[in-house]
Amino acid sequence: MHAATATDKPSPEPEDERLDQLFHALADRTRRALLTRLAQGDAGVTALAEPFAMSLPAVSKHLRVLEGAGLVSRTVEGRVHRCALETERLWEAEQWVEEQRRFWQGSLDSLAEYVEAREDG
Amino acid sequence: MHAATATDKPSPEPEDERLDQLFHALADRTRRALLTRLAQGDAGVTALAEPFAMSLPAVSKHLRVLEGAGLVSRTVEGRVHRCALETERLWEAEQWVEEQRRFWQGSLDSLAEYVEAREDG
DNA sequence: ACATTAGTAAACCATTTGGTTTAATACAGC
DNA sequence: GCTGTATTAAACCAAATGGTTTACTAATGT
Repeated sequence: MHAATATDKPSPEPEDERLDQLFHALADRTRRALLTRLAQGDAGVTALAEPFAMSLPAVSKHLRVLEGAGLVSRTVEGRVHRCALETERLWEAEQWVEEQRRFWQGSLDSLAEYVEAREDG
Repeated sequence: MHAATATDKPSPEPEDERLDQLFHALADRTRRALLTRLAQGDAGVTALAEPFAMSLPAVSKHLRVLEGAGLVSRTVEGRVHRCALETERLWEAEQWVEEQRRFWQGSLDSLAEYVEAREDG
């Protein structure tokens, strides 16, 4: 029974991986705050860490998570690592959510149509 | 010591808390798949668990996470827990991302204006 | 009444997370 | 070449995560 279908899960689905990373990166207030801060302009790690009540290495780690998710890029200029917001990926998150919403809405519409049709006939 | 003032925890910022939960809930492919499945219609826990290669309690836990994030609601009908998608919260995620994007874009525009102004004067 | 079905609760486990502190590395300024 | 500054690396830790299994509760069907 249940002959190995495509959903048996042979492929790690790189899109899933990316979304996992993306949403995980966004699921921390410190990281979100870092993004908000970066939206006001590029900055080095120390400058970014300044407003937070936590050690520099901690912020450094958060930045690496954001980098891993593709939300932040880094350019080493001398001894300062200039971090910059990378919006492409933020778009991806938005797209996923919007897609879901549309899908959901679509289902509702279909249901409405279905109900309407039944009520008609 | 350290008299426990109300401001000891500056402000738990309930919005941050909600966003933490929300994005965390979305940061797992199983949970995202559950949402996608629910977008096609309400379902009980067992039905929802069926396509996944994991135990029922595991899926049950995932559903509780989604519920905690406000993305899924549950109505107990006899012995089946009918789960339903809750879109309000999905909206919240989308709003946050969009706001960020706008902010970022706004900063870019401001920078452009600033540069322009300086070049003018 | 009894077995079945739907689902949770509880105990457990490995891994990841988010933080720490204490080095280590690399560049800049004197 | 030294000193200080910017940042990562490494080792460590407590708590959370994602999963398991093995009960347990509660509704359904016969």
